[in-house]
Amino acid sequence: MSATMKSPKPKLAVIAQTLGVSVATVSNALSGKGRVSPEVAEQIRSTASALGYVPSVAGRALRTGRSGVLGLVLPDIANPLFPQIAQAMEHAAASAGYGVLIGDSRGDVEMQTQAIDRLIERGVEGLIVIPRRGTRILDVGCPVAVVDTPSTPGNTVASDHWDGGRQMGSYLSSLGHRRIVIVGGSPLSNVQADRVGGLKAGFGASVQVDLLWIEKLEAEKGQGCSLGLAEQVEQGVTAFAALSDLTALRVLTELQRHGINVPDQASVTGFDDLVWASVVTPGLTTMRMDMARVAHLAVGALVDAIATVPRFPGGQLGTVVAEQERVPMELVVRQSSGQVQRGGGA
Amino acid sequence: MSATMKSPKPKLAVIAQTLGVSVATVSNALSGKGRVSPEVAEQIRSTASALGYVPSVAGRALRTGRSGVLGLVLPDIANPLFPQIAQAMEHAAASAGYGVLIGDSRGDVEMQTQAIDRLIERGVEGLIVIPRRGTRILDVGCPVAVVDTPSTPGNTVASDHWDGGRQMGSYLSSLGHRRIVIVGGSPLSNVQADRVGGLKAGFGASVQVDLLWIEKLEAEKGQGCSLGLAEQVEQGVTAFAALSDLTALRVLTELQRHGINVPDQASVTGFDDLVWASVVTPGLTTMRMDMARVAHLAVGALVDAIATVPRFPGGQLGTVVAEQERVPMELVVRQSSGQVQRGGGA
DNA sequence: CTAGAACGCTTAAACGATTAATCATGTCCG
DNA sequence: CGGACATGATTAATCGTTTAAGCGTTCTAG
Repeated sequence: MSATMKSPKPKLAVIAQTLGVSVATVSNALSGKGRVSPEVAEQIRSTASALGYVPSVAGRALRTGRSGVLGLVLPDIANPLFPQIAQAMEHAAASAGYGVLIGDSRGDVEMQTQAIDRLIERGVEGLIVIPRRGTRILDVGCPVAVVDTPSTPGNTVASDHWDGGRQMGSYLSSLGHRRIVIVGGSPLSNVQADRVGGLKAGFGASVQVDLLWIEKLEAEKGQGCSLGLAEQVEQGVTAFAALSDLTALRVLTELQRHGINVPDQASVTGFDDLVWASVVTPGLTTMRMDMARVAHLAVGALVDAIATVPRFPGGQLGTVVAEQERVPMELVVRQSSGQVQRGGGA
Repeated sequence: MSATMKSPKPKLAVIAQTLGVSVATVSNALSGKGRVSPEVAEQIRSTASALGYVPSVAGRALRTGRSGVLGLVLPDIANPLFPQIAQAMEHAAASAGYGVLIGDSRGDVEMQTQAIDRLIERGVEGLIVIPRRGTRILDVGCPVAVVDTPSTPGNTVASDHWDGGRQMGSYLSSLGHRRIVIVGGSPLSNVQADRVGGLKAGFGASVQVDLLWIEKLEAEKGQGCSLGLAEQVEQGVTAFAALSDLTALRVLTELQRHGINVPDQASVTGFDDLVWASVVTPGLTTMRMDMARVAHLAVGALVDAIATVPRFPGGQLGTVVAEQERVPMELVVRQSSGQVQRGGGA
């Protein structure tokens, strides 16, 4: 105990002095780079850990020009999807030896630029950007991984929202549903647009499909207005495919509120498998993303780009490409969806 | 255009050379610390911005020993509350000139320690910790702000969960409810325990109150089991006070599923005002936290501590104290709560 | 037998900013 | 007129790490 408290912050020099070698040797031994005899290397390693040596990030960063930090910028941190993303990214980055600095653009395009600038100033080596609707990331001086949806130009890696939609569509179709309403927030979102496309493809030709955009409806009838779903059911609609779990929740509760039994009278499905999908009654059938994989690919692509970029000082800095661009989604069937019931049709 | 592209990465030396002064003067001028004539200072500042000078974080960090980064560690990033917290903290930190590095402990106590270590190694100057249930943060070598609930020992600042409970309790009581069930996840959570205490105090003596802990019930009857709320209503319960919005959602949907009208037959309330609280039907009455203020206080306390700590090299490093420990919560009344109806009692 | 390679380690120069100490000018006042 | 002083700028050391270059010594091969 008393032995360990004499040196407050062990640096390379302390280890070097303790063993009577030079700091360069210590550095080489710990990084395994230069030429150091196995015995000395072992000694250095053991005394380093004995002294509780922790390399100074600042010193290293200054010398190597590498901060070991990635930036994660999100359109809106308040997005319920964010926890999943952040957790997965942090984990993937940590595995690759990187830290994650967060940047919040609060849904504002201008603030997104500011947030990116702040991160750059902090010396991030790469950026993971979940772009604000339709935003295009220009060259910012460091590699950027864009995570949106495969159809977005410049996208690096993302869940395959289109195919997720297709899976959900064919699932609903296979349950016998022939009149389905797709409920979404805004058609401007690339992700939602892709999901719609996939859903329609999955439904097949025999399904009559309508679209309901909440943002548009609320613009007319006011925030939090009724979506008029009960009437839809009366008119023969048997399933509602929401484009997000948040929307699905709204649909589900509005239907229940009107005494419509889910799934007996109408099926409801969502996207994303957010936390509450499993706690509501009935449990929500939804599409789950493999965020861990998306994060792994995004971080991997970024790290690769970081490693190769220094070779081309004036080289093309921009959005990087991953080995795999689209990650499959997985259908999670719970109780909110079921076979279409007899006599439900018009 | 052509003039700005000759110097790839402007450092102090470049500015110094351009104006024929020393780097020290440039540094002094930009930081406003040393003695520099107003004219020269102005020149320096203008050419600095003209050249697009950005101070090297690494260089500064190495010299000053200050990284300008705070660490945010959470018990579980997947917690739906996280977006609010992260957003508020990032904003508060950015205002104070700090960046925020995230650390996820994935609900595991051991990983919490690892996450903290990683952040320390990255040179964070201070930590904001939302502790895992009952975890005690030992001295970690830098100031720590603990955000949990005022009753937690070592807590720095937090929403006043007890008083939030009290407000909600007296609100429900004022609506005429006399038989109320409190529904929570686990009594081990300090936050939930405080909310329970406050609720009971707010109800007053005339209310008959029961507690329902979901974790305990699920341990017996299995994950996602029914909470048996419909029977409670039959037996005369007129209100359910959930200890979080997630739980409230579960309660609300289970009641609706059983054909119970909310709020006519039973009122449901939650805590936290999460995103979905406003989109469900009926809209959820809940208590909103002032996360921006909590974050502001936490970051402020941390920054103060960072500024004063160097004075006491061996001084007391531990959880810091804020100027205000408890931040009031605000009652948000929506449609899920209402006057108790006649004939609802036993 | 000796030129050169291989080895193991040390020297020393960066990286970019901060800051104490120092130095060169004037200015002011006795 | 000369010494003290304030002012404005410079010099040089320093933070901790990495890494190219250098330098003896030993080993190998022609």
